[in-house]
Amino acid sequence: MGKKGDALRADVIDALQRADKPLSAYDILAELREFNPKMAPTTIYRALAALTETGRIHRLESLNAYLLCESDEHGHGHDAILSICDDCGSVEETTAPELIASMSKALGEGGFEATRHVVEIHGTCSDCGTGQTGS
Amino acid sequence: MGKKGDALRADVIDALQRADKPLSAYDILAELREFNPKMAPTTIYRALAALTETGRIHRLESLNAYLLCESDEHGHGHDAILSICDDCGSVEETTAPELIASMSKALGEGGFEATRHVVEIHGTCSDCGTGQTGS
DNA sequence: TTGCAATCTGTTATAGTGTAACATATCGAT
DNA sequence: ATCGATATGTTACACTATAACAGATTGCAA
Repeated sequence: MGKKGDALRADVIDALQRADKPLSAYDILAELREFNPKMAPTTIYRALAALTETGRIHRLESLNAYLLCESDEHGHGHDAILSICDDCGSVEETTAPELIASMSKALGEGGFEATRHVVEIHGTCSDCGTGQTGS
Repeated sequence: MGKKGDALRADVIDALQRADKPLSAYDILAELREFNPKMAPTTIYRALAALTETGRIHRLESLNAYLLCESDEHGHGHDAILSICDDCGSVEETTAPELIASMSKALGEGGFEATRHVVEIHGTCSDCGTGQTGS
C-alpha cells in the first residue's frame, strides 16, 4: 500500500525544501502523486496537520499555503512573524518573541488568553523593493 | 434585476451587524438569498472585496470569514489586531498602532516594506477563560 | 441623437481548498 | 489469538473563490 506516515511526512518536507517557497496542499499532492498517483487529499492534509502541530512547517493563513519552518526551535509556542513579498512570493521567517509577548500581554489585560499567533505581513522584500536595490 | 451595488453592500453590512460575529461569504450569501434566491457567489465576493478595500469590514484569514470593522477610522493602513476566541467564536478588534509599527520597523531593517498586516490571535476570551469567570 | 468606450452587474461554469465518514490495516497488551 | 487503540486508505462531498463572458448603465464626444 502507501508508504507509512513517517516516510510520507518526510516526502512532504522534501517537497517543501525543494520548492523553497510556499506550496499549497494541492501543489504538494501533485508532487507526491508522481510516485503514487492514487494519493488522496486527505493523506496530504493529515501529514500537514501533523507537521504543523510539531512545528516543522508553518501554515500561511493568508495564502492557504505551507512553508518549511526555518527555525530549529520546533514545537509549542513557536509563533513566528512571516513576511511575505507579494511581488516575488518569497517568505521570510522572523523570530520576535518580545513582540509576540507584547501582543499577548496587551490582550491579556482584557482577559484574553492567547494560544496561537497568526502574524503575516505582506509587502515588498528588499530584492523587489523600490529605491533600495532598484533604480 | 438585482439591486445596485450600494444597496448590496449595505445589505452585506446589515447582515454582519445582525450577526455580530464573523460570517463566511456563503453565510452572507444565504442570508441575502432570502430576498434574492438567484444571487451568485460572485456578487457577494465583489461586495466583500469593495468593503474590505474601503476598510469597512475585516477579513479573517485564519477563519475564511468576514467581520464588521468596529473602528471609525476606515481606510488605508487600518490594520487591527483581531483576537479570536476559539471557544465561543467571538472576535475583538484591538487597535495597537505602536505594535504594528514595531513590526514594520523590525522588518524594515531587513529591507522589507510592509503594506498589509495580518494579525490574528487565537485563544480564549475572558468570558470563556478558565480560572477567571469559570470554576 | 447616435455611437462608442468604460465600468459595473448578472450569469454560468469551474477551479481550488478542506473534511466527513467509513473501511482496512497495524501493533501492542492480555 | 483476540481485542482495543491508533494510523492509514478510500470515497465522496462540502466549502471557498474566481474566470470568463453576457448584458446593462453611464458619460461623453461626434
